[in-house]
Amino acid sequence: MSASKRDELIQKALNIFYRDGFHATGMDKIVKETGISKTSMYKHFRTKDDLIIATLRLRDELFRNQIFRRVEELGKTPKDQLLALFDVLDEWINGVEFNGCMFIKASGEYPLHSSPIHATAAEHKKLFLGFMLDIATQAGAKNPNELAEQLLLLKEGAIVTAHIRGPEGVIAPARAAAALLIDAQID
Amino acid sequence: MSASKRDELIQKALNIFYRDGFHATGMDKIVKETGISKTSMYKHFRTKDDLIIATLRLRDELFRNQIFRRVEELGKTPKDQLLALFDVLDEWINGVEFNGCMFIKASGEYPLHSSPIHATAAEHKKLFLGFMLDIATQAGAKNPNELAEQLLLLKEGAIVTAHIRGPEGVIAPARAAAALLIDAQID
DNA sequence: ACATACATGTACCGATCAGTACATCTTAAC
DNA sequence: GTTAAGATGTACTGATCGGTACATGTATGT
Repeated sequence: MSASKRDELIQKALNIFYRDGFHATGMDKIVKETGISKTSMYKHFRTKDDLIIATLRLRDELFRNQIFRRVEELGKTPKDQLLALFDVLDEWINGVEFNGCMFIKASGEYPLHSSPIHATAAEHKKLFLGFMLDIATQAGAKNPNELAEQLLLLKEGAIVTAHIRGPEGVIAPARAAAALLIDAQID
Repeated sequence: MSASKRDELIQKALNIFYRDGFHATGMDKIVKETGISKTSMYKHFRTKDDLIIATLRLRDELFRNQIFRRVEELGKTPKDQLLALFDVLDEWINGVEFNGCMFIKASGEYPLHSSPIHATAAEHKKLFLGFMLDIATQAGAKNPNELAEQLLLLKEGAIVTAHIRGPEGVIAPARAAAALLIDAQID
C-alpha cells in the first residue's frame, strides 16, 4: 500500500471514529465509507486497535499544530497566547464538526491504563501540557507548572461541557477564569 | 420482577457499564455478571438503551447525593463548601473504583444530542450546575452564575484529566484555581 | 394439590463483529 | 507480452450482538 493510500485511510478513519465512536464503528463501515478494501487495510494495520492508534496519533499532530498556529496568530505575546487558547477553543466548539475531544472519547471507551489506546490518549495530554508549560514559562509565570495545569483543566472542562450541553455559555466563564489565573501569575 | 430485583439489576449494570463502557458491554455479559436472567431484564427494560438510561439516572442520584452530603460535611459555610468540592473530588479520583465520569463516557459513546442517553447525561450536568449555583448564591458571590460555571469547568477538567493521566498532580492546581476564583467573587 | 406470580435457562433469530483467504483486477516497468 | 506491485471484492471463520420465544423451576397463597 502506498504511503498516500495509508494516509488517506487514516484520515478518513479518523473522521469516522471521531463522529461515531470506536466500538460503534466496525471495519465494514470503514470499508464502505473510505472506499478502501479490507485487504488493503490489513496490509498496513495488524488490528483495528492499531488503526485506532494511528488515527489518534494523526489527530494529536493535526490538533496541536492547529492550536499552536492559531494561538500564535491570535496572541502577540506569550501571555496573550495563553488567553488566546480560549478564543481558539471558542472557534472549535462552535464549528459544525465539533464532537468533543477524541482522546477523552478514546480513554472513555478504553478505560484501562494498560490499553495502548488509552496510553496514546494520555501521551497526547502530556504533550499538550508541555506545550502550555512552554508558553507559561516564556510568559514569565511565577509558577508555570501550576498555571499550565490550571489552564489545561479549564480547557478540558470547557471541551467536555460544550460536547455534553452544547457550546453556549461555556467559553466566556472559562476565558474569564483563565484571565484571572493568568493575571495572578504574570505581570 | 419485583422492585428490589429491578434495583439490583440497575445497580449491578451500572457498575459494569462504568467499568467497561457501554458498547463494549453486551447483554450476555450483564446476565453473566449479575446473575439475573435475560428474560427478567427484558421484563423491565424494553431495550438495552433503556437500561443504560436507568443506570445513568441512578448514578446521577447517587452521585449528587454523595457529593452534596460530603461537601456539607467538609464545609461549614457555603463559601467553604465551594472549595470543599475539590477535596471531595480528591477522595473520589484517588479511590480504587474511580473510572472517570460516567456521563462524559456516555455522551462520548452516544455523541448525538438527539440521543436519549446523551440527553440524560446533559440533564445530569444541568442539575449539577444548579447545585453549584445554589451554593454560590448562598455564599454571596457577585456573579454566582459565572462562578458556578467556572467551578464546574474545573471539576470536569479535573475528572477527565485524572481519568486519562492518573490522579497525581490534578486536584492541587484545580483547588488553587478554585480558591482564586472564589476569593475574587466572595469576601 | 393446585393456581398464580415471579423467575431462570437457553436455544434461536437475523445481524454484525474482527480478521483471514484467495481469486481477480489494475497499473507500471521492462 | 511478461512480471511485479498494489489494490479490490467478497466469501468465509468463529464469535458476539440485541432481542424473542418458550420450556421449566421456585415460592407463595388458598
